[in-house]
Amino acid sequence: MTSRPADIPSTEPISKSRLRLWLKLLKTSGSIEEELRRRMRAELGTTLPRFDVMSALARAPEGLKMSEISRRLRVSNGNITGIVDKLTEEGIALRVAVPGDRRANLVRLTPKGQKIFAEHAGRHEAWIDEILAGLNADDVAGMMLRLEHLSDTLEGD
Amino acid sequence: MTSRPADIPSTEPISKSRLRLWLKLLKTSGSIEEELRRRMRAELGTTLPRFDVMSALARAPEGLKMSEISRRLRVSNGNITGIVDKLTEEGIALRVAVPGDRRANLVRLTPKGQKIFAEHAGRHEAWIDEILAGLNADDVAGMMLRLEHLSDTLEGD
DNA sequence: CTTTAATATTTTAAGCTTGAAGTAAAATTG
DNA sequence: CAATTTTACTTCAAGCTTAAAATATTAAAG
Repeated sequence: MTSRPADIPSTEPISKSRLRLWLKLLKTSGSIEEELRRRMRAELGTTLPRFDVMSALARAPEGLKMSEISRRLRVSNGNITGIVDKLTEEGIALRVAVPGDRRANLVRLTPKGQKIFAEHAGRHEAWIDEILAGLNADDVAGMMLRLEHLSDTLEGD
Repeated sequence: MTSRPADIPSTEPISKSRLRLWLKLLKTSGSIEEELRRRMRAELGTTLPRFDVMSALARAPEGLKMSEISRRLRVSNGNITGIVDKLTEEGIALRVAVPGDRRANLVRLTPKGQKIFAEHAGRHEAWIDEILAGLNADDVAGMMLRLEHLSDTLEGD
């Protein structure tokens, strides 16, 4: 594994290589995300953050506390408040009181929300399959191994 | 390259593998970005978008048109207007008229902006080096190859 | 108990982001 | 050369995002 584009000197310091890797990672990830965001809006009339919240709720039929949603999605608390407010107004989610703790709420998908999410999730998976169609099973496995290694080196991830 | 975590069946359809890969890519990239954003704010009192614009300008001493900045950074036109407004107010960037085309402006870093960017860029590279310290030269090269392959399969990127 | 600390969430202010609509200037067409 | 289209940019409305401050409640300490 010593091949490299002709314009990158082998004597490049490792810090430059790491920087180059990060910029590539950011660009690649951003391209895919941009395409997903575009389709979410155009074809489903929703946004990635909403989809992410619904996705988290769909995996927890018993409901999730607000703080648990923000922890899982790695976004701030206040952020989730606004998104759940909207989903609630639309009858997609609802807040259920937690017996014995009047501070907290459990957020759940309504039946309507479950139905909508199932549709959206199917479309989402099909889009990813389409966008990543150029990667075969070996490509996917190889990339996944690299990412797991990288992710392991990011402490506390 | 057939190893895989024990909880993922080898019979998983490729679409599921691709979805899993995307989620991993998104999470990894997001973790790094989050850490960078945090340090930008805490240690430099700036933001990633501002840094990105300054970075684009730093590479083009002769200046860039607004539309060229937004094209390179893959963000909307209106977005760049606001960021360049701020940089201009702060004396970091300036708009220069384009002779013969009164619609367009060339945006440049001021000497002050160049100085600030040089400092920020040094810190930024050091942070990446630190965050990715767990990857040696071979890791970086291998990951880069995978990313280039992936990026090649995303048409028009 | 009652003061203090921790937890759960919401509100707020500031800034980023987009897509669409608006303005102005330049290029093209007939 | 007048009408139309394209290009460059800004403004706008709506929504996402964060960190910090504010509320409310529960738990812990003395």
